[in-house]
Amino acid sequence: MGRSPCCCHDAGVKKGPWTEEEDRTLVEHIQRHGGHVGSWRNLPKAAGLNRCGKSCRLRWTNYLRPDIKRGNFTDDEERLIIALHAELGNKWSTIATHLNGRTDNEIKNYWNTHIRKKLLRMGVDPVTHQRLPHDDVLGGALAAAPGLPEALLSAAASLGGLNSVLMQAQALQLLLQAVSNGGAAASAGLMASFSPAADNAMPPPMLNASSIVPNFQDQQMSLLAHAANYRPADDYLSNLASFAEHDAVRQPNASAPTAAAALVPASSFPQEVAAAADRRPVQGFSDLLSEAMEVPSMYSLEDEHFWKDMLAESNHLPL
DNA sequence: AACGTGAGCAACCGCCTGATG
DNA sequence: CCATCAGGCGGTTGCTCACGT
Repeated sequence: MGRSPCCCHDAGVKKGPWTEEEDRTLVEHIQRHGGHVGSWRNLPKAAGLNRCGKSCRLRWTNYLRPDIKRGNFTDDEERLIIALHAELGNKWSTIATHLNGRTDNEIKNYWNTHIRKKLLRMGVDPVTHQRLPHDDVLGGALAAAPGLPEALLSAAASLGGLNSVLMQAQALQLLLQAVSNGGAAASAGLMASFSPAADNAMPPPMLNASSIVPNFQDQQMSLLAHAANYRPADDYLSNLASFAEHDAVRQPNASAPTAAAALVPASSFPQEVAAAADRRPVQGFSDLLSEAMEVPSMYSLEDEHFWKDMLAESNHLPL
């Protein structure tokens, strides 16, 4: 015969948020016993609490323990969590042993609400810590971009044939431009959401592309000027998949820091580009993308500096 | 002012492992 | 050795609050 059943399944045991009085009762009880709990199962009865022992243990270890460190995580702590997670995975309790005063629950929550999203925005799989598959990079970036039309997300997904993150990002940028009222001139509304200043409605640019590739901004402007030749047909979105299939260009070695890095705020569109979009005739999607193919491969996860740079850069990102 | 939405986080759920009888 | 359970752990839920419309 084993032990008697746990109290957690007893009827009438209180659940939900702890009151101040319950907290005080638990703390005083543990302090009376010199900080030693003994059996969590017997604790509620001994302390006069109508709680499950498990619930008491959780409340103590995650909230009431005197050595718990409250407040925001520091940059050093964040870096340490990322590094430890890369090595240990979701071993939150093990990770917590490396951060003084932080609980596994707190670290887990911080990971899920902050770090995970930040890595996704950077095109890094938070599970494997590897670069996301190309299709997923946009997905990851866009997952953190609520409010985009479903059709646009589908359109982005259909660009999977473009085998470069940068190309996809460029293409998406142009799609946004094109979808929005049929020309770059009127694209400010959608594209503005890519601006870091737009109330965080969209993910901000991640790595500073301009610092990685000389004249990156010039290349962007050149591309946008080229894009100005394009005006979407009415059935643009519905035909997009076949467009992408027809125009798929493989660049197996092409890579980029992130999708978001290639995005340029609408506010930086030259007015002449916008005006040109309203004048020039429609051209094929392949023409639209041809110049994107010429943007050089810039950055690689295989590059030994990737993580160093990424972590350094992450410190400057808003959450 | 009222309502909707999303982020953050405390707490619960359920599984796993080692301990116990 | 086996059955059973307590404690520990990771995943998930749901509440609260802040913010936008």
